[in-house]
Amino acid sequence: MTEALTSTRDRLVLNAARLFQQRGYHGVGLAEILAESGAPKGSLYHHFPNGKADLALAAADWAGGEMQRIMADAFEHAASFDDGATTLCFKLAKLFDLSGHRDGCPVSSTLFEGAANDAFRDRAAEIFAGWIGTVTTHGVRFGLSPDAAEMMAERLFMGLEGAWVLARAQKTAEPLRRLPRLLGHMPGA
Amino acid sequence: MTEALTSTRDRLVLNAARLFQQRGYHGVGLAEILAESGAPKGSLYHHFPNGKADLALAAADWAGGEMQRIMADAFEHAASFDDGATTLCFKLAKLFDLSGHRDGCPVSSTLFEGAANDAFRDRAAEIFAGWIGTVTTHGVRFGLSPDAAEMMAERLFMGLEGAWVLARAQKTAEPLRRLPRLLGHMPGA
DNA sequence: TCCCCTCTAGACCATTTGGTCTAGTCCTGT
DNA sequence: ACAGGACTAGACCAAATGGTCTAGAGGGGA
Repeated sequence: MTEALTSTRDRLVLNAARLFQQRGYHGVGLAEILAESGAPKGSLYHHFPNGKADLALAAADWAGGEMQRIMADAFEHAASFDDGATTLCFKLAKLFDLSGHRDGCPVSSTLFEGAANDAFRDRAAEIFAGWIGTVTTHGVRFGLSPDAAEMMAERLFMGLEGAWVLARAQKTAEPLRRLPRLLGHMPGA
Repeated sequence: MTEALTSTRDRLVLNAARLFQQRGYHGVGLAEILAESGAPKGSLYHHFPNGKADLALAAADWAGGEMQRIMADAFEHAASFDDGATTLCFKLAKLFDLSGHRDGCPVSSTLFEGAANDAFRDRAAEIFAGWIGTVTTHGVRFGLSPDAAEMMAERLFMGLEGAWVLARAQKTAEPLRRLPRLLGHMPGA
């Protein structure tokens, strides 16, 4: 599919991230990732000596970074914390619509299946901490105390992950759109 | 493992529910479920003609019912909606501790991996609706308007699912214990 | 006793899984 | 020109996957 505009490594990471997000770590075989990336096995094991596990970590890192950028962007241009949170929810709802109402949280989809795989969960915790940290920073910027900002950030994170779960089950982004109101971030309407 | 105190069918459902909850639908092979249940393949395909998919639906149904009972129980003996919500979060935190900080939401772990499997997601939506409906009913019982009760129930659901995700990543039940305060269900402390 | 139906038992199968390995291409520095 | 590393290419492999099929155990009713 995706052709040589990007490096082989990047294509592998990108496609892996997308597929894992849709169907989970064990739900996608290397064969499919390789085919979509137009890469042979040799390339995979050259760039990722530990194979699928390495690739999943890289994919989660990449997707986690993208998400963090989306979060930062939503709050960057906001007039208040409530405004930023609302914008973020609506942005993610839009993305969920564009994905055909299929994709889950890229990190939990990718990293929550490896049996007793501590490395995966540790990495997930790191990525989540990055997200929550970003939102916390903006909370402080908007005048919240560090503690209050962290609480608000964590609450928003939990709400988003939960709304995402419900959205996948119901095949509609409405739960994500309802979230700002449920959390009191949308006084009006 | 689990021996003949229960019927073969029940043992299959129970073990499947447990294993899927830990490692997801694709993360567990039939061989393991069969071994843990002490049952041969023939029995599986006798009780579940469509094999793994049927078993997963039955497992999700069973686990969903258990969860609904836990929810009903938490609110049944509560003095207020806030009290019920707090009790529920603490109960689930306790269960998460007992699981060795491994298990995710039984329904999303089991039913969110089947490629474009609409049947799985529809079933998940039904089970989630049951949970939210149960909490909504209790909200009304505590004097909330039907609309307000449903909002509170949905908000609690999202919070729980999200807290569960964070709890898995951090390998601690603390996010679940923090949730009542984050949602304003715990005025004191 | 004999039949029938439910359920157990597990051998067997094609396919797919993640992973290894050898060969070869291509580009870069000297 | 040529040496050497980075990368591509895909044949190959053992193990595991979900699923099918035949055989038979066990028990209740006629």
